Amino acid sequence: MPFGTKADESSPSTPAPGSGAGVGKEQRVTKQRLAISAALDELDDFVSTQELYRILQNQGVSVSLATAYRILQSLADDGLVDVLRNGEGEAVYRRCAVTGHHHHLLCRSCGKAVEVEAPAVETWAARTAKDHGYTEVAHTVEIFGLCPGCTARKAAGLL
Amino acid sequence: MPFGTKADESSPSTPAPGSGAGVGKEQRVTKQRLAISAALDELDDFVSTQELYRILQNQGVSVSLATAYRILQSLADDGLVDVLRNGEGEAVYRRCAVTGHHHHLLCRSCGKAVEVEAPAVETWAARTAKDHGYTEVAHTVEIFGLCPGCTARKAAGLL
DNA sequence: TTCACTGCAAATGCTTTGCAGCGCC
DNA sequence: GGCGCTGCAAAGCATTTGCAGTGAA
Repeated sequence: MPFGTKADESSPSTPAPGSGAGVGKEQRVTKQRLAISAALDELDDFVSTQELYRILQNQGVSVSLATAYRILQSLADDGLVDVLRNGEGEAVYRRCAVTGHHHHLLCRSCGKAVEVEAPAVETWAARTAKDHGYTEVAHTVEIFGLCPGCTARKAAGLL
Repeated sequence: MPFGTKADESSPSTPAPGSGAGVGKEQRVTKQRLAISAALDELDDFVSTQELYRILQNQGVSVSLATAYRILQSLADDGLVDVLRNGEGEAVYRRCAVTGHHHHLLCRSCGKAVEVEAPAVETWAARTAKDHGYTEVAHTVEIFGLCPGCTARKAAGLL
């Protein structure tokens, strides 16, 4: 099974926390989980697990690296944060303001991200897949570039 | 170049053997390089370095894993093969029939790939980036799904 | 009290690199 | 014959996992 296994980004059914009617996997509210969640709230950009770990350390919050991996993965599984792979294949996380299906415009220099919607792309993807007989389609669309700030910085020779 | 170039700060300290003028990096035609190139020619789908390494071994071709990594990277740098990251963040390679900029439609079950062009997406990406003041834009667009064959197989309960 | 969560450290698995010998030009 | 290319093995890294102690419910 080559790839794509979890290339899907659709998460139509939120586990509905609270009323443990379904899955039943309850999460305990711990200091570490809150710390990571809070850190993500303050961050506007995507961060890798390693980066988040360092950030927490600088804040004086003590969280084990392994735990950071576990919590981030857990949050991602629950759809509480967005995950995507940067150019190096590292998993990066971010709490997104926009809910539902959307894509990103990332600065390759500073990591700044902007959420964008792409209705035209959605239809194109669906149509293309259909034309080729593909079903159960999912897709990834990410745009990389230099944000206004970094563009200016580069023009000024500071980059 | 389908991907966001090298997002990292490259390696400015490259010793640049010889004169820094022009490309200068000549490639020697070796048995291993030919073997890998040939293997890629026969493959219709994306393969990771590890997979290609195993394929070569099964064919009785002896190529070191480290060499496979080096050659694949070299081919990718020269634009002779396409590189992209699968859902797991692994780098996967493929010799593409279509030259120039294009995207892929991949089967998440068997790995079968189809090249597709997306003029509408190109313009959308360029326009979106411009609207947000981003420059030097690159983008990734990949579609994952079940190819006709796998769809049928699944419908027949064989998957 | 109970059991999920943590931390620590060892383990994994992919990828890169140092170095000496080999083979293409 | 020179120098890039290979192979081998060790090194490097990010990420995962086993296990026992800790703390939330």
